[in-house]
Amino acid sequence: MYTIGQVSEMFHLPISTLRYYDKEGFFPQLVRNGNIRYFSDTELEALHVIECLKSSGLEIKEIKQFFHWVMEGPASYPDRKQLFETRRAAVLAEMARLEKTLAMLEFKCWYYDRAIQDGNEDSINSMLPHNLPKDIQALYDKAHK
Amino acid sequence: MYTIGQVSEMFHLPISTLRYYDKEGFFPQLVRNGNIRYFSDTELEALHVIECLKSSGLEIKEIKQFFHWVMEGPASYPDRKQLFETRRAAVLAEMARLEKTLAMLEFKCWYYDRAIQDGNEDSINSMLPHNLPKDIQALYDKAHK
DNA sequence: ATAAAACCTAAACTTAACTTCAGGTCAAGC
DNA sequence: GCTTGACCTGAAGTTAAGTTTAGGTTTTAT
Repeated sequence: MYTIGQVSEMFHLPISTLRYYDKEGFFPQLVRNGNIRYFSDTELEALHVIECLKSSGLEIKEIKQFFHWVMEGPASYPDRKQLFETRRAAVLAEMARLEKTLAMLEFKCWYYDRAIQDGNEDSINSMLPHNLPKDIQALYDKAHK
Repeated sequence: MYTIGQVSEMFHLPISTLRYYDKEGFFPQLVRNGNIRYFSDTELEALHVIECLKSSGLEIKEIKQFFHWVMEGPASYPDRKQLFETRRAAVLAEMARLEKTLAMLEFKCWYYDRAIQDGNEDSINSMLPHNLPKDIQALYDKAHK
């Protein structure tokens, strides 16, 4: 059993956040002595799941739904599995998006490396296939011609 | 030259967002006829950079700094390069974080797959090295013994 | 000529996920 | 016996990144 201050240190989360999660109903099993909260394995495991789902981009109100399902017992296993499948797909999509962003950032690093060497951007731009923005314009023009 | 409505369609961004970016000073070169905005290559390229930096997790006010540097000319090339390097590192870190999240999500998919087959979680939990939350507790306990 | 469509501004509003505040209880150490 | 530290509550405040509203002008189509 751990107090809120101990859990706060363990998870590097502010105490106020833990209280907020509690108020949102994320620790349905939480035990109190007087009105002091005591966190057990169940709550620590819940925190892992919260962190995981949050990190997958899920909103808090939908995480709430998960804990609602947990309270419903085995009947909700398929719903819970579906949720994790959906989050898995979302994370894969986000990673694909970040790959593209990374490519652009690396291009920009290279670009400014050259610009620093040359003292200007003109020599780079003239040797570049200068149609990066034109791609998108071409698509637009085509659709509206 | 494109109107705000055309750019909105091209980038799938609401018109209100484009006006907001303009108000924030992201289109220092933007030309107006009367008070109607006309977007040229310069602004489309700026939008690409905004999208890229935003997608890298940068806040709008720091993107503003970038455009400030652009207006300062070649003297700020090193600053700009540094910004892109920093964003690159941030994106790599975020991707590493998502890898971990993905692993957890895949574990949970497997877990509920088994739970659905078994009709309960008990048989899974008993065969599991049930020390996932204990890892973190052990660290805490060690530091505070 | 008139109505609809596309543009404009300034200012108020929205939303999520917390965080801060004001005020209070309670056990432990000096 | 008192003060410090760790806990509590409910309510109000914060922040970012837009979005919506209200009211107005200009251009385009019928």
